[in-house]
Amino acid sequence: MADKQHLYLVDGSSYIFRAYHRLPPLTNPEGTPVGAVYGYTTMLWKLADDLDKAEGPTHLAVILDKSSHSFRNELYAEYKAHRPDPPEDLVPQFPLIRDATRAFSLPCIEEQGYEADDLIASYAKAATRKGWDVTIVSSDKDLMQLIGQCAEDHLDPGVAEGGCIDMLDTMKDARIGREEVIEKFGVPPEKVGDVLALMGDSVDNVPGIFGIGPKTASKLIAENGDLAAALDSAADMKPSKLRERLLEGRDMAMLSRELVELKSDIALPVALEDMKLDGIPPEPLAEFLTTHGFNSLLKRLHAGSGSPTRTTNLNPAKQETAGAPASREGNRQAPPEMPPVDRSGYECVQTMERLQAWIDRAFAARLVAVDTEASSLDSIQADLVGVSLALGPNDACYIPLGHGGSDMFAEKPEQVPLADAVATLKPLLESDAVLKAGQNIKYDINVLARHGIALGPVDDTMIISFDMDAGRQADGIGGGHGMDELSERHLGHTTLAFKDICGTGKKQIPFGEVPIARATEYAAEDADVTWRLHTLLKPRLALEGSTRVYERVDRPLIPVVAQMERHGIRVDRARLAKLSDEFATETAKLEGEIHQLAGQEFTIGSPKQLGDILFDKLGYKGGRKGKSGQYSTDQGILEGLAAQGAEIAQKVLDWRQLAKLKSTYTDALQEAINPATGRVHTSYSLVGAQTGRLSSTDPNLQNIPIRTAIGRQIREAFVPEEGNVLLAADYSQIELRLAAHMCDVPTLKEAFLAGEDIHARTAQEMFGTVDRDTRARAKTVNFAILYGISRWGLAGRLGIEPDEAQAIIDTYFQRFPGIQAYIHSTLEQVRTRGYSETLFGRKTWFPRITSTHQAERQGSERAAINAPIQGTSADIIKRAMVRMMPALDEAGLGHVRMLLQVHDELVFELPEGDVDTAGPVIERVMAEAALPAVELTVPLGIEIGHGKSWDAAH
DNA sequence: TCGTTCACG
DNA sequence: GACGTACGTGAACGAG
Repeated sequence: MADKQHLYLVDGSSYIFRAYHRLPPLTNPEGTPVGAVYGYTTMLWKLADDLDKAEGPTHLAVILDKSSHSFRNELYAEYKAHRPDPPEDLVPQFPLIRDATRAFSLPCIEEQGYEADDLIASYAKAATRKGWDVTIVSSDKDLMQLIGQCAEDHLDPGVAEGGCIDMLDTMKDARIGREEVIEKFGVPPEKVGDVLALMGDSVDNVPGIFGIGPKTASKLIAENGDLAAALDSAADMKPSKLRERLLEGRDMAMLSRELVELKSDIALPVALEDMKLDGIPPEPLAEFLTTHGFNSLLKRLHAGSGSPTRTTNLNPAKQETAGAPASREGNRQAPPEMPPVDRSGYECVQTMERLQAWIDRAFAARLVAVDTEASSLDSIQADLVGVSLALGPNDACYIPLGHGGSDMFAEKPEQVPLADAVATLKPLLESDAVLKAGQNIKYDINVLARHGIALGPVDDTMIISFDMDAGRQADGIGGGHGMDELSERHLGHTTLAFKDICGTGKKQIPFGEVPIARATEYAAEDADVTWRLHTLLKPRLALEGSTRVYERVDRPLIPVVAQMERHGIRVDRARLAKLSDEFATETAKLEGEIHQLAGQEFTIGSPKQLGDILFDKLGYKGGRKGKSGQYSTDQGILEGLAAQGAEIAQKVLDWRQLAKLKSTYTDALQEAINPATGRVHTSYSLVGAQTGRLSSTDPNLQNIPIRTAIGRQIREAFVPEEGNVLLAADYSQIELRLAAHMCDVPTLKEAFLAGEDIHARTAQEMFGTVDRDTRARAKTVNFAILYGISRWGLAGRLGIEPDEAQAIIDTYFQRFPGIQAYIHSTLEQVRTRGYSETLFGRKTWFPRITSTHQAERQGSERAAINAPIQGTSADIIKRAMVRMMPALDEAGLGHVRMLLQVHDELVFELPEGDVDTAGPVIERVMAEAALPAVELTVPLGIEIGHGKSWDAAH
């Protein structure tokens, strides 16, 4: 069981008023008053710093009032009507409260039409129903109604004991519980609303009953039980002033009761789980503190001690290097005081006693590097062969578990029995108190999942490297984040290569057949190197400004993606086989016809042979030789020939389409079906695309055909289990929407806000008229913008002259002001800093932007223009993925399975009957995925569909 | 191993 | 005057 969760809800609005009156009128370097902001900042600091304390928060959020108008004004126009305007030098501090909250990377929640109190009530109730404790940081007496224990009959399913709500007044440093409420009001918390209804509240202009103050009110409620009874009791009273007032004021009291009632069933704009407090990225905080001249806090932040930031639980002292700017070219650096890798000291663990000793040490260390060896690169069907652990440089072991066995005559090495080892390792590998560091740890998560181990919490050196250094090596072979490369680059150490241990090709042996002494050298080294890389790279995250994207986006995504891979998706083998047959028949027929037309047999699949036939032998015009000296025969060329009436060109196009579909999809997908699960399990790479997108391999399920009717048949073979459906949810035009927001283009934003067809609107703006042709041209131009435009590229796409294309580009920039400025500033930033950034702080490096080679440089420029947009889109869907299962769980839909991600689409499998409940949850999570970190000025549109196949779900 | 082609967003 | 022209991917295939 996880430790008890404790949610802190900070009533930000009420705090700021009190802070204002208590603190001196400080101003920041720009002269803006910031006294109240300073007070607020120190309070958040203190709260976040209590993370490790017994009563401290595990989750924290700030709740603010959105505006002064709420549903209570509908009930009573006078509500809060007589409030004086806030002091002049407090007004500019309100928005800074949000900045301060964001600087702490904490969620900041406000909702139109509701007051902070209602949101607090809703969150507090929801949390206690889950068994979480709640502390409301406020001193507002209205909130005292909420204090107490969650009643048993209100608990969420599966929760044994309800949570408890109390309040914390940080200014008086006082906890307010049930006793304190009784002391103050003379009644328990649940009766506070009744007392308030009688006495009224002059600050909020809640009327109450004239002439009844707190004393009388609490006495009446205490004696009669509740408000209704207290009002009724007037009838039996002796004639008195009080009796008259009660009888006359009855309606006002009832209205007041409604006004003070807190609304506790508001749909929660941010999921409770997203309030998790686990390490506050220091750099946004440092930036905020610097901006406002909060130097004493800044000093504390840099000193490391007493700061609320915790990137990891190791190496807290490495802060001296914080001032050194990161090297632009890369990060070759002398390894710190770590001894060179020495494989001779690794231990091969062969007994329970030794295994237990390592586990005990790992618990004490609280950080262990883990690596699993298995029988296959496919983690879904790989059998566990061994586990290695590292606790420090050269302090590593290998635990062989599945060695020997294929050769019946060879002696099997002594090993801890697999089941025993698994049972013994499980508590360590699952312990919240021990961080597991791995290189591509998603693989290990999946291998271990087959043995009932839910590995976590985890850190991944590959992803840490990616988040800091994506694109940084211009010669990025293999992405540049593989362990061998990282070891070479950061440790100056060459690791043993897998092929040196197991060989390659036909002579390759399974890892389980490697003698255990040799296996220990290889496997323990991997754990050792991983430990070293983690120690070196993790603290660098903060210095590079990448903690936030790692901690908030990519790291939490690891187990989510691992789970998706394990789910897999069912494909209908018979259907694919039938398609394969049809495609085979058709290609054979086309092949004969093509050979006939060519007058000879040749390999149609060879562009070289095809080019020679078309342009030399048959003499068609339009031949274009590339740098390889070979004719190009790509789609565009062949379509050109077909338009000239070349029958053979059309037939080659048809042949190519069918051959492609057969070899890449219908044949390959059947091969990819896992015999154990009957499903296809792709592997996602979190470091595959420089922009932060995922990529999919073995098989690639992100390029299944959809654009043509014939290709779409393949999607019909992706099916749910009996009784289930597939549900597909897409972000509609997300990149254009993001471009509209990021470039701040008024026309485009309006169009999206109004729900218009964006390409039609573009056509209207550009060409003054909308028809099929202008809309299609506008669509092309819109994409051209996203991809970094050139007159020649656009001319090629639109089939016009470069001059005309340039005219269109000029018009576009003129009609949509903001785009050009975005391009300019993005390139400027990339040229000076070396990297581009998404709205969520993901960096992509472009070392070639300064290349003297023009084509190379221009290529980088186009990529740099696109990266923030494509990358922000990737960040958004990743955030949605992280929040998806908790949100579905919350709605009692934990059995819904998220199967696939295709850049702007998520595919789910669920029982047919749950579509109506799951759809809105999925839609909401996706639509709100940018919040609270980024507030977009355009809505994120979601299109959702379901059906008995992936095709039918669109 | 490289270049070409083409499937996707 | 030559580059070679849209951003990001992965897989299959032919050719050397």
